Amino acid sequence: MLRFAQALDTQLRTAMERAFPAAAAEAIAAGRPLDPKLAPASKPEFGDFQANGALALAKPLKQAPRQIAAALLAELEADAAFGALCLPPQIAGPGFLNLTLRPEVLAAEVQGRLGDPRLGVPLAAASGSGAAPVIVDFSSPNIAKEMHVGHLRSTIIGDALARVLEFRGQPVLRLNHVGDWGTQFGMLITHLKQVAPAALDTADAVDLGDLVAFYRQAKQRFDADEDFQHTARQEVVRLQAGDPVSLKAWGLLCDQSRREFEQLYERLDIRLNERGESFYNPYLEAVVADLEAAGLLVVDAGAKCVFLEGMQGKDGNPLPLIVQKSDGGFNYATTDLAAIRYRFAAPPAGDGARWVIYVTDAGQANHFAGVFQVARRAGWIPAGARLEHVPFGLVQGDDGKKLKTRSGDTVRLKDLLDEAVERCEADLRRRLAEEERQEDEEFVQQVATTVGLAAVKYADLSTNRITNYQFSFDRMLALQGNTAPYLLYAVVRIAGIARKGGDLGGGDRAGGAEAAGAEPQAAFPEALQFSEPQEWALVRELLKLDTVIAEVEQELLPNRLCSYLFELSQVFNRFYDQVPVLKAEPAARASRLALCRLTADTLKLGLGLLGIATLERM
RNA sequence: GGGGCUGUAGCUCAGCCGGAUAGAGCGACGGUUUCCUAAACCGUAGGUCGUGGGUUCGAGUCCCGCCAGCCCCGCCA
Repeated sequence: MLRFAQALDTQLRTAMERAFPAAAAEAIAAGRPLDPKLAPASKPEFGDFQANGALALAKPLKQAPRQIAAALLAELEADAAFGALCLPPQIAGPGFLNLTLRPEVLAAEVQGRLGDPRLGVPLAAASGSGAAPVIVDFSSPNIAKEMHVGHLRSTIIGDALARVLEFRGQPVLRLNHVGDWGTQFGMLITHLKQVAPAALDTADAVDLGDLVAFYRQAKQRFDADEDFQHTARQEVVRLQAGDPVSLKAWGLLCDQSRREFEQLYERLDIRLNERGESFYNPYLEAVVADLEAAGLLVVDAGAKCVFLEGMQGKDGNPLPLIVQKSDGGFNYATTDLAAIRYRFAAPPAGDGARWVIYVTDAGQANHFAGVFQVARRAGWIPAGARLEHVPFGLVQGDDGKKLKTRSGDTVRLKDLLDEAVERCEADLRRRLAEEERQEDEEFVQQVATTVGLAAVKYADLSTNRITNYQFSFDRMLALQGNTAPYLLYAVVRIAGIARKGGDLGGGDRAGGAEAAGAEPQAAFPEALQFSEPQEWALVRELLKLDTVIAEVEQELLPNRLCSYLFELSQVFNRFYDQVPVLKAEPAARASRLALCRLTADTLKLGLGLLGIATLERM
């Protein structure tokens, strides 16, 4: 639909210039050319697009909006290119111009997508391996802690955004900025020296669960005991200065956590390059030196700070960003600054990125605003580069508060995934028993795992990321409504048609786009023919894919893709319910099979971009 | 005190560049199965878009005030 929208926009602009040359010239001179305000039709009965520009022109032109719309309409009807694309437009309401694409144009577009592994989605302008990379910084758990539900959103949203950008052909660098440096390590190492020294020089001397417990104890001591606090801070300074004993202990702790993280990433099918805070340690001094040279640094109460413009702390004092603590240690702001500096720096001294995206919780909005401001003032952000924080809200329990276990602990990510899969398995077994279906154990496990993980991911991705979202197994695993099982079921229904003899053209393309070398065309007629309203509704929904992907990329909102896939599934289920495919007359059957094929491909592609796998049967 | 986010149906949430009568899903109520997986489909009821102003031909959407909730604000990340 993007192509059509662009063509129509151009045609409408031309029509406006022809109909109202004086006003158009004046508008161009003023730097604000007349805008036809082309938008998708707000309701299906209005056609495919609507142009709202006539209403805005009424006042300057001192004419009735419908009269203006009529003048535009006359110009459009004189335009052969427009006539080839659209049926005669309608003037409606106060002065809307409703545009409907010609059926044969829509059918040809569907035809084209059947042979297109990208399903009509173009590559981005800045695509290809030569282009400067886009960095997506996401997940970022802390070493010596387990991943919990708080990491879920960053991990899943970041992965989905990375997948969309990659599909558009952008070179993406997925970075896991793990918390492997800083005060927490001072605390932990200091505590371990006293209670479990073996953990500091022998691999796997204690298991991760114990480590987490030690971490908790260390944190308690740090908060309560001033002497401990002091010792821990000294330990951090030693580590950051490269003390070999500290470094070895640190390395062992990291390895242990890393193995745990990797299991979860594998389970969630997430690819990520670890580049933790420690990576930037060698650049911290240079950050401070740069800031000093730029004249931004101020020493306040012994700490080196940059005072932020337009932000103030309590009591109305200017708000500082501390880059070097009074004890000489660096903190997370320094590390984040070093990361930005490195990421935008030209290779080989840096990543040479043109766009850096941080997927972290909304609570860090102030922090990033401050860090970004300092980075800009330091001159580290090249002209035209994008640097943005992609915030998301909290995961809450049914009570509207931060999600906790019954005993009040944070929910471990592993436990959460296990429970989702277990619930799916129980539900599936109950269903099999009810329907007296016989399936082997492998089938049950495969379906339960796929549906369970899909449900968790989809529930998270399907709400607008900025709002807090209420976590509920019951809702996400519900088989009806805007849930993963509903979408997966639509794919399964199409697979069922194929099993029962419907030729969907070539092998299964599901795995995605790569496998599409196989020539699918054979099964489908030269010109697709549709007659039923359910068919046209499906055609129109299918053709929206490119528009939706462009929107997700622009707004960085995966929920837009979820809404689309849900609507597509609804439209398909209506079609499936009301229009026979296999039992249709040969001509209609072939065209309907083509719709089924494109629907399956679209759903699989879209779900794939969300990091969700599909099934043939469930 | 300063800043950020949120407030839309009983519940959970969408709502794009300001456009026509504010949309889904769940739940409630009522229907549909000799037919491609009913994990589906169809229908009914349900709204002062927190609130008061403003801008506009037109405001859930933009601006200002207020109310409520959550989050952040000097050496944790």
